[in-house]
Amino acid sequence: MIHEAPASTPRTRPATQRKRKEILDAAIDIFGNKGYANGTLADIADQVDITHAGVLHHFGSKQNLLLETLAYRDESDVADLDDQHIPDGPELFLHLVRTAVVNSRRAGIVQVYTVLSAESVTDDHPARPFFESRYSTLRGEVADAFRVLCHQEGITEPATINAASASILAVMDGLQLQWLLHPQDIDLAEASEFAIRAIVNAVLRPGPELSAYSRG
Amino acid sequence: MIHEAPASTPRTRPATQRKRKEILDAAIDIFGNKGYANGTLADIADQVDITHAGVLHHFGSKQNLLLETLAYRDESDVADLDDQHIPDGPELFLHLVRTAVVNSRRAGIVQVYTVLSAESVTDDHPARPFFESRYSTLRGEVADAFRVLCHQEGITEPATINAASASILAVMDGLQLQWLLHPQDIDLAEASEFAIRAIVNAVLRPGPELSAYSRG
DNA sequence: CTAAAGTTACTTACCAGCAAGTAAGTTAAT
DNA sequence: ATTAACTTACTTGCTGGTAAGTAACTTTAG
Repeated sequence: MIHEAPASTPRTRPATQRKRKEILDAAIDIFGNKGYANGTLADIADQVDITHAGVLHHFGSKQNLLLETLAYRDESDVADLDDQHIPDGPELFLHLVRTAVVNSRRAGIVQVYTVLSAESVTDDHPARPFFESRYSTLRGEVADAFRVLCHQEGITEPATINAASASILAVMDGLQLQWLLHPQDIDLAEASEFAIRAIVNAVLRPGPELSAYSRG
Repeated sequence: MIHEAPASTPRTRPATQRKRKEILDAAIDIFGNKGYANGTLADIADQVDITHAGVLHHFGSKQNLLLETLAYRDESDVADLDDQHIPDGPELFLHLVRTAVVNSRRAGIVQVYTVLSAESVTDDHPARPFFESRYSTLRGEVADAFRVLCHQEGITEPATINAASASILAVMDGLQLQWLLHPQDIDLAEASEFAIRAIVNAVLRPGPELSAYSRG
């Protein structure tokens, strides 16, 4: 077995890397605004003043471009983070609220995820594995945060942790969709904070069942 | 002005109405499984054993078929309901939970809404007005239910009602997406009930802020 | 009641446009 | 001199929509 030469391939031409990023940014824009199925390589190519064949030269296929686009977005998100990893414990919940605040200033990014994650459930969609693993990972991280929090508050871990973890990601996604449809009516940051707080508190102190409100 | 003869147009041929419904059912299936942009008239036509031109004969255009498909789904939902209208007051929250239970048995329907609602935020999507008005209406109904509930519980309406209304719809949508991606891992009914309960209780009794958990 | 006339529900055939991908050539940097 | 970064030109396959025809059914006239 041979060591893979790490920097051997002179693919690292500075202008090339720059162009690739340009294309990836354009892809985020187009896939966000038109979807993967409906956005075209020519749309993307136009934005960076090359032809669609030029895009294919860099990324090989449309499908591969999509995958690299998703990976690219993720790594720039991580890069934004101070210390390379998402906070754990109760800090995570505050981090999620901050994320919502940040997101309300970048509709483009929000739209790619909203459109592509939903599109990914369609037949044989190339982005499906990406979103499957993304949600699995995120749910795991949120669940861990809940466990830490319960321990900290001296509460035995309730059975609701899994439902709550999924629910937190769910509200965030669902609010984003409504916000994209009605930017005026929905305050993404405020609503996200309210909902996350509601769910976190419900894990720690369940409160009455819904049926309690229906009979006097 | 002449009275429009109500039964004059013999468009109401029984077999025709049946065929139209067949096509609409097929459209739900195809748009759900492939999206609007990616699903084709030929796909739909195949399922009802006619040609794509036959589908166009009935619906005029692909776009119009989409719109009629969405309307068709809505009216069959209303028809399912005993008394033609969605319950108001606190009963609404229980109704939403029941909806989640029912939905967990019909992935097809869930998938159309999930895929199309997200796709609708893309440029000039024909279904956008449909989903805009749908969410506006639903948020209004949920907000009304909250007002009735607050009055019933003797609480002055808190400022969180709007955020809560959007959040309830949001969790339901978001959970559906995760459930479509991981049917094994997500219990749609259970998680929906948990989240709705959490949000309803948070409106009535806010509980501590998130930051309270981060400093001992 | 029947036959003609008209309408509906399609089919077949076609088109124009687009989209992804390929192949071969051209320019420019290393 | 190579190799990368493209462009131009083309192919292939699909897609929505149209046009024209046909068979079956419905309505109307006599």
